[in-house]
Amino acid sequence: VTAPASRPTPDLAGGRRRLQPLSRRFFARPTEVVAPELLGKLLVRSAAGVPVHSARIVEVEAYLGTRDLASHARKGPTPRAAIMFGPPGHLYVYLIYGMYHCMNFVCEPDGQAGAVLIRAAEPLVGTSASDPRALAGPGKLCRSLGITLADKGLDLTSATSGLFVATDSTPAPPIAQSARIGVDYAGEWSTRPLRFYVPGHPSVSGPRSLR
DNA sequence: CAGCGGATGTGCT
DNA sequence: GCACATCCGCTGG
Repeated sequence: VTAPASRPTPDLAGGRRRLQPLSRRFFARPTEVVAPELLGKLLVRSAAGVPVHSARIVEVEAYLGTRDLASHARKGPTPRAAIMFGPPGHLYVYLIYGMYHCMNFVCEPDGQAGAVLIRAAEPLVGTSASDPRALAGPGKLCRSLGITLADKGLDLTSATSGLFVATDSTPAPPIAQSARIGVDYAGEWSTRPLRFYVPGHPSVSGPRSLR
């Protein structure tokens, strides 16, 4: 529940190095390339400049832009989705079913739409770090980390803007693919293998058959 | 375990 | 009106 304060300058991975955010260039690439590379990365949530949660990403989905019938960008830069058309490395948040939030990392060069939905993470430090299922699902993830529409647009490449992504020394995890979850309405786009996850990991969401 | 239905607000047709 | 990149609690095997 509370962050450890026993060591002078602990990072949230349990190591000694200070975590550094991924660069904007990392996000400025094709969304389907960025998505699988996010698996195993650390998600660091801070409030008032102080890190309070960290988690390891174990499940993501790529949403490719205007041609992708499952993407919010398919209607063009509407007020809701305009962020997806802007510079990479920012956070796209939307409200789903009136009560949950989902968070995405904007990818592709400025002017081109694309984003990666973060679906699940393994809790490391912070609230509910003892429950491996606490962050298993995009709505639960945002609820546990306190991500809301107020965080829409924040800069993921800044260590002080509330949320960032970092690499640690953990080896790259195995990767599996499947169709994206909950996009049956999207025609042939509903079957494209744009969901990436760490197979067998206890924090992955969805039905058993897709873990 | 699977399969439903309710909660609840925004963005479209 | 209705669909929606969801979750939880309830039901029945």
